[in-house]
Amino acid sequence: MGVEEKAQAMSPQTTSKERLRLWLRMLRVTRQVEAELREKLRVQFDSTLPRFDVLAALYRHAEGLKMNELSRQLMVSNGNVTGIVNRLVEDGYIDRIAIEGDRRATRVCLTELGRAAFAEMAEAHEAWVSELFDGVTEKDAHHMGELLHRLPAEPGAER
Amino acid sequence: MGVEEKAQAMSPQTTSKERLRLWLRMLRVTRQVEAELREKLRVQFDSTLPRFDVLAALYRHAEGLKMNELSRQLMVSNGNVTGIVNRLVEDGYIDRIAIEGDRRATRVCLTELGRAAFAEMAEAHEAWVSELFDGVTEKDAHHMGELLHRLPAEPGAER
DNA sequence: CAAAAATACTTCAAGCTTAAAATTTCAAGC
DNA sequence: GCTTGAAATTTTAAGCTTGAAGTATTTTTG
Repeated sequence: MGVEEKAQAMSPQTTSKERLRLWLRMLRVTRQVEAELREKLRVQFDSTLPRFDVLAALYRHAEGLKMNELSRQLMVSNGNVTGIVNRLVEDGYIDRIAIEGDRRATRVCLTELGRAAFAEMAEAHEAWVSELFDGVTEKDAHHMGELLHRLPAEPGAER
Repeated sequence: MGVEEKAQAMSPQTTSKERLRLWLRMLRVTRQVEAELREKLRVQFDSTLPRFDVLAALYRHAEGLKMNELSRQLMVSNGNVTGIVNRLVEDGYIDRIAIEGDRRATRVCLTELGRAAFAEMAEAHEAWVSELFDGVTEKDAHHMGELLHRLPAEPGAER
């Protein structure tokens, strides 16, 4: 019945094409999910994905993060973080705090306002994702997580 | 031996958290792969991912595409495509061609130069992806493709 | 300790991205 | 045929993103 009952060994060319197809599919899905999350964040909270990402990172680190660490965690450039942080500071969501003994660096911390705002957004965000991933069972999620381990940027990937 | 031998039913809260974790992991991997591809495209071809995407779409449609269709295929806004196309036209990679009987629309086509340039990039691109997806077997790719079908932006996903 | 290198960060120029407004052209309805 | 509305595209303003250059500070090293 199935198209490929036997696990027939494939040529390297076929493997390569197959992997490319998988990548394009991953990219497509990721973009679509991102687009929907961005839209909801915009409409319901007048916010953006990058801002959400920064707030999320700071929420997980109550003691704050250096610009440096923030940039590494989010996998975006240093200069990029500067801009987003500037705007969040203007809005009163985060503070820049001087670091004792190193005048080059600053620590960035959520304000009370920022913490409260994020908590609200995070709850909605989790619900949105869960809804978008409606067709994904526990088992699927687990299996897919395993597969993702074989790709770059995952702990355990041999790169 | 396994941590979860039994497929124990989980609470909705757990499901939600599990899906969120999966999404974050997907996002992380996708960003990492994109970053590596962008870097290679930049260094080896002095190009960018968006440009590559536009060329790829046009390569698959020798007869050309309307701005409209291009924007839908790439899942980016109309105005966005205008900018990228402008730059590609300046570089002589693509042409804007008037459409018979509708002076609003234009058809965008690869030039010979563009076609040749893309062919070269596409070959390298496929090899890069295959290398990044080194740990992914045929079976994995197939299975993961199935799982992705349950997510938005995939034909077959019930949305 | 002074010079050189490394670190933390910001600024800059260019390009990408979006949503919304504006423009031009076409299609329908009256 | 005029007008109204729809369609295709571009423009605009704001924000995101990068890589590279610039600034300030700290650390290393000769």
